[in-house]
Amino acid sequence: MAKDNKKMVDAITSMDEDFAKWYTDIVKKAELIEYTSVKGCMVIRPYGYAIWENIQRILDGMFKETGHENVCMPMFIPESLLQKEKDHVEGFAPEVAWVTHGGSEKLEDRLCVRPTSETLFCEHYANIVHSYRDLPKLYNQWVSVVRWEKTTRPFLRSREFLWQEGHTIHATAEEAIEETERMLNVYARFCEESLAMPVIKGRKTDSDKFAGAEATYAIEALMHDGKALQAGTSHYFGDGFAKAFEIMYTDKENKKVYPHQTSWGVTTRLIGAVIMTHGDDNGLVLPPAVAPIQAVIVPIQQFKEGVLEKARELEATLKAAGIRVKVDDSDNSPGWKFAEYEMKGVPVRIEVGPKDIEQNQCVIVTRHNREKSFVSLEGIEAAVEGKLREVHDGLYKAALENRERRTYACTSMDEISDVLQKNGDGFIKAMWCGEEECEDKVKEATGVGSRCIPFEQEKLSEVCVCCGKPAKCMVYFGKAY
RNA sequence: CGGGGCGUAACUCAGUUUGGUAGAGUGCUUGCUUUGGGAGCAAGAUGCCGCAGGUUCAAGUCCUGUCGCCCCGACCA
Repeated sequence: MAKDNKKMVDAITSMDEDFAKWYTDIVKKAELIEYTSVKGCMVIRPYGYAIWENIQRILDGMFKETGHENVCMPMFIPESLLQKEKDHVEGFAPEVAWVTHGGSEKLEDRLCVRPTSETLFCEHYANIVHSYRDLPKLYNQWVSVVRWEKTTRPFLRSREFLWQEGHTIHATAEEAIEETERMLNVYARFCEESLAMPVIKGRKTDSDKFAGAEATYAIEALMHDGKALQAGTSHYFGDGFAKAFEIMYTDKENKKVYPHQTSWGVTTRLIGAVIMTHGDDNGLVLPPAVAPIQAVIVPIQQFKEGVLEKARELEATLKAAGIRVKVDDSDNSPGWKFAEYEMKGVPVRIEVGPKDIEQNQCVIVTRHNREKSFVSLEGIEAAVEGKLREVHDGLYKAALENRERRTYACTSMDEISDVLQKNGDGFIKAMWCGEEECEDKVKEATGVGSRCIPFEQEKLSEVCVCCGKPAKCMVYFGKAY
């Protein structure tokens, strides 16, 4: 056993030794991605894409439940259109890719490959919104976008990435603000219920706002190594974009007024979040709700009569109960299969061998804690469902514990530095006066930047951690991915 | 974009200092034996040495450029 354990550790770099290398080992060895010859553009392989499809399916259902419709905008934005909102173009221009030629013809107005689609939605809304009766429009699209990033990492920062972007337009500011909050809550609920990942909901500081937004809200998660990851954002635009793009409607009093807008998105980065929240030294650990395979059946001595048949029978039973299940009947050894599916993060493994069949039972092993139990084949569906819940709950609990353990309340700059020095990275809770200067100073002196102003406020002290002037709010600081 | 490391078989890498027939382990294929934690033996297949130029009788090895990957910063979802 000890020897075999060592072998598996050899296959992946230990996360304590080198977290970054551990991460890239996982994405390659669990067959989530493959690099291509274009920097920052990766092949999302079937196993990785299946995770995304599950994320899409669940989220899309939540969007539809909250009244949203899917649309699809073009991939290209003419430069003149991108220019219309000043802050927006300033924020995105440095990282857009340009199409300058069509065939051999040079384009008069070059085209930007969308880095985000606010401008396209605005152009469209200007065309279709005329009356208060046309509002609201609750649109979403599932597409890929391109941002010419300088340094890239699979899922966490790639030049092309998959996402969904919701773009809504409302008659009143109140309605739009409500929408912004609603979708942030949808994201938080999804992360907790489907990804088993606790998140902090809050507002971004002004320096961290989306280009062109009046307010940006985000959910922040803490990864296993103590670094923060923004897992989703929701923006309130006010009527700024409407003014820039001349979107107006006639209200009930027959007055021409500007509507109010929002946008919100999550990306394939969520897959990176799942890897870094739940993974361990044996590989990926997937939350059952999004795992492409929820239970893998490994037949033992499968050449013996009745073993494969029993495995298939079990597969059919579980499939009928709606569980995503696979029998591995390849001629690899059982030990190989155990290690393989642990690497791939399959939440539940079921072993069936001659000894089990004699006793009408099987062995179930849960991935997150590798606990083994003997379970009767009678009513196996309920048992497996129970184990999947157990994995989900276990993952959520461990992730929450990790976050709590790595969250520190600090009341002075020195304390922040000391805590980070002593315990490594994590969330720092500290009071803030609201001045950008102090935000910058904290980052410069301690290395942690502001992550968000959480909705759940605490009063750690009366004064700003940096300048000592009266504090306005508590901020989460942290190193970010 | 700055600093550092690296591109040789599917993977991990040796060979580059000192130019001279392309290597190892793992994996892959076939057969037999195995099967409750990455099995054993035997036989076999696999290379634009990242790409483009240059130097040379001769380049994986030297020179120039370029593309990509990893790490640390700055920026971002």
